[in-house]
Amino acid sequence: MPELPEVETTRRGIAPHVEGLQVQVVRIRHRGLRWPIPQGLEERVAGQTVLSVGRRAKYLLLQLGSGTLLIHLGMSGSLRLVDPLLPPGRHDHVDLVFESGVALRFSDARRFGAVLWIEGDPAQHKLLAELGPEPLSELVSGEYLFARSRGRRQAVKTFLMDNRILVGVGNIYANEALFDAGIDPRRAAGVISLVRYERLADCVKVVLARAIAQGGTTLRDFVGGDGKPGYFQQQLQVYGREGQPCVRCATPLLRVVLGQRASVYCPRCQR
DNA sequence: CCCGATTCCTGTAGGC
DNA sequence: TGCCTACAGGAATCGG
Repeated sequence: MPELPEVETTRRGIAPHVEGLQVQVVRIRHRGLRWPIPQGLEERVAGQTVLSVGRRAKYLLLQLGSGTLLIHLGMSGSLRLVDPLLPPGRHDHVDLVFESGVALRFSDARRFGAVLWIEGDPAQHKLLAELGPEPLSELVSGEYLFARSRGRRQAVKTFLMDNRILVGVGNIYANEALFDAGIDPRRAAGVISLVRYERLADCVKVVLARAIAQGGTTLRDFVGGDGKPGYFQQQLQVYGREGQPCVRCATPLLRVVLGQRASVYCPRCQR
């Protein structure tokens, strides 16, 4: 599923092919995503030039002349460059057809994604206004996480996945970063020391940067289409490995549910 | 304010 | 082989 590295990989993949180009036609075949695609979006977008392709958290932001097209890939979404004549599949909900004769095609089987039109400053939009800092920015540090976690009794893993604290850490990378940092995902966020948060902040950055460098966990499917883990999967140390031996000490990995999410950890290495 | 539970959807994996 | 069910998961929103 697309996490931040996959979204960033998508951004880098499409930007050179659409920036500076005019959208000729917008074709919408299914408006029922997480929120309905707004009526009239076709008319607002057609004829405009893509000034830039940006990203905030897991949201892609196509900056156009008079507004911003916000795209979220949800869990099963993808954006691919295709020949507009290629017959759309069942889950190919939106095409942006460019003057260059290429189409940007949005597909999303589970329809947890979103395509919205924003006028004015996107940072003020309801979906973006309350978001915490980007994980790879210097704003996210051990000191920051330590300060924000004081007084909180929730598990450190759910704290780490809270978009108001920091963005871009989904379930896969939360599990991996906590393993790398040697922290038990069930521990109360508010009682973890500054030193351990320094380590955790480092591990979050390293694991995300590595995944981005490798084109995300789902690179293969970013091109091919469906959302199974790709290259980075071979390097996952705990995610999806319940019952298998810890790569460090061979103790069988345990699974617990935190915040309705599967959490896998090593009971010996993570305290 | 804090935090866990619920909800959307459908492809896939596992059980029989 | 094929049917059936449980599960996965981002994040807004609800409920306590």
